[in-house]
Amino acid sequence: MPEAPEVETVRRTLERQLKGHQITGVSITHPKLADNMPASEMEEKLTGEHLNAFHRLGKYLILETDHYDWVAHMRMEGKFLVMDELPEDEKIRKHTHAVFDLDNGKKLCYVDTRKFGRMDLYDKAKDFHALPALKKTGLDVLDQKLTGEALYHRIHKRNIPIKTALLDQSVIAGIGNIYADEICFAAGLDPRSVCSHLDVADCTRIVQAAKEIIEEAIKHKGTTILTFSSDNHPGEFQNFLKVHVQEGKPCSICESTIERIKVNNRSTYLCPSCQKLK
DNA sequence: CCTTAGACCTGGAGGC
DNA sequence: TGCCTCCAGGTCTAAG
Repeated sequence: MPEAPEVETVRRTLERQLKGHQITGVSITHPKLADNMPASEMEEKLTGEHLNAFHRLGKYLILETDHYDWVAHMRMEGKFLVMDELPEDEKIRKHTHAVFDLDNGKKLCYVDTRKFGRMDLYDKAKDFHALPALKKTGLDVLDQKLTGEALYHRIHKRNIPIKTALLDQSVIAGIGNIYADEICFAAGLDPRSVCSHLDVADCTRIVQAAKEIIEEAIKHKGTTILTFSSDNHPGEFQNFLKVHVQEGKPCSICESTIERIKVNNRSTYLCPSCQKLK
């Protein structure tokens, strides 16, 4: 589910709800959730920690506590919910895999239907890119150091589709299947265009489109197609999608019918006339 | 270097 | 209702 705009929306929500609060108790009930240590060790280490700062790098959420960098990836379905009481709804309760008691009596619940999400706990690092879970993570899509030149440098020798490169978190961090389609459309490029055929101008258009689209999506609190929500509020950017999940609808620019294809086995939407294959 | 299939998981939607 | 297949905002691995 969450790409950069959704993770950023969650980050802002949690910062507002939790900043400065102390974790007074932890219960992790899905052992695999704790990725880099036994769940019991993560429970012990997080107990007593204060939630001091809330960061995001790509699709990773990084909660900075007194002694640790607590890294979470929600993958497809993970959600953080701040609740007064444990979830009453049986469906939510069933998929609640961790509960963090807070000093104000509230509970931070991690809910994840598909159990894909993971959490890592590390001693504090000066640079988040140095954390093992984030070692392979490239520049965040909103990082000022990400320029057209920088993207060109990273991909110009590669013979993979541009959409595949955009989904590669070591190339740019934070773009997923929804925004990759929207970025290719905005840049006027067929998502199957081969990276080595693109020039600096193409890369500059891609980076510019990426930053604009991601920032706009953040303003609309992310995109909800199936299940994304932050604090039980869905996003609204699905109302502004130009190609993703728009199969059969007319292109907003040329009225051609939006098509759905597969790129690297993932559903991909494009306007066959506005987006040129290079 | 690149592609593909399969794993990891669960549930919703649609066909019959 | 039920059963079956396909699909899903992600990422990792093995194999060719």
